[in-house]
Amino acid sequence: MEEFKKGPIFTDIVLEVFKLGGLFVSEGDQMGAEYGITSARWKVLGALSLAGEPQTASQIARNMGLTRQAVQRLIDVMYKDELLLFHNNPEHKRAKLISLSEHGEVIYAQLYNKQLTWAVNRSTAISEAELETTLSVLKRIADTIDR
Amino acid sequence: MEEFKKGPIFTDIVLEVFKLGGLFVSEGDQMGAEYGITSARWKVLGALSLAGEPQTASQIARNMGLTRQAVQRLIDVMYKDELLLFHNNPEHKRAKLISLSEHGEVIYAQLYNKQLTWAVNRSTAISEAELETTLSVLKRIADTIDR
DNA sequence: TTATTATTGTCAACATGTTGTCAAATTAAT
DNA sequence: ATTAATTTGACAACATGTTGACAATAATAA
Repeated sequence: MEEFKKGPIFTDIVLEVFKLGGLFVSEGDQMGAEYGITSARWKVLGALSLAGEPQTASQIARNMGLTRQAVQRLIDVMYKDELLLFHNNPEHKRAKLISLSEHGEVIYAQLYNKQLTWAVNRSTAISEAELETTLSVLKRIADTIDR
Repeated sequence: MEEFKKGPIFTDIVLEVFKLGGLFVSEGDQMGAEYGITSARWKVLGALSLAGEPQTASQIARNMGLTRQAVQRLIDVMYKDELLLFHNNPEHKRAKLISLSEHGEVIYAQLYNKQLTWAVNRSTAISEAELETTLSVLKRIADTIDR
């Protein structure tokens, strides 16, 4: 009955997500600049840290919602920058396992703290309940789309 | 006191916004494909339609939260595709005014309907109140960042 | 076991976004 | 009115994402 009212709100959320995405990338780039890290590379560090064990490029890509080609390119430059380590994968001859180097671990830890402070500051004007609702809604939307 | 609990939720929202942004771009590309329109070009059509009167590239960029260079490139290809019209700007010798062509208007109207149906379908599992809260929170976050 | 299917790395082409730089045009200050 | 600052378009270099195609590897079916 009232379904037609939700469409336009949903549309506005889509536009806001686009705009916020750009802003977050920009903020992340600024926060990472002092460590020579961009938002994209930060995400790779985060994916590896979260996983807790070495991952293949394809696994990282799936967890991040990106293509393996995009992730592979990031990994190659991050390896050159000595943020990552490569390991032979006994399960697969070609698919190397990737982990954080010590340098990568240190940088990620510093970024994590910096980001947490940033996140707390950004959320002062918003209640915890509102944040929970927002996160829940965004996740449900992503689930209905999923590819 | 409880501020520290909000940081991690906020962080998760950031990650979810990144993932959703990618999914929305992909969905938009699919919806626009039959009209030869990508998500990026769609946004330009939307900005012009919303404005209601001819805009300069810089104005469109500001409304979309992008750089004028990014928008300019989109405009150039969209002009070649006859989606847009250029007009002399009595206020500025170099900054041409841009509007939708008839073809652009027609395509945008068709996309609008298609997108509305899509939005309604995507939001069936979510209450109107939740959508309102989400939109409000995202907007407030964007406001605290704004550049 | 063998044939088929799916996953992976790699390479290439392209789309879309950024920053930086420059000169022209406009606006604001003095 | 002249000067200084801002805005704009244009061009270039680069970062980050996509899709498509190919061969090598691994997993599944027959």
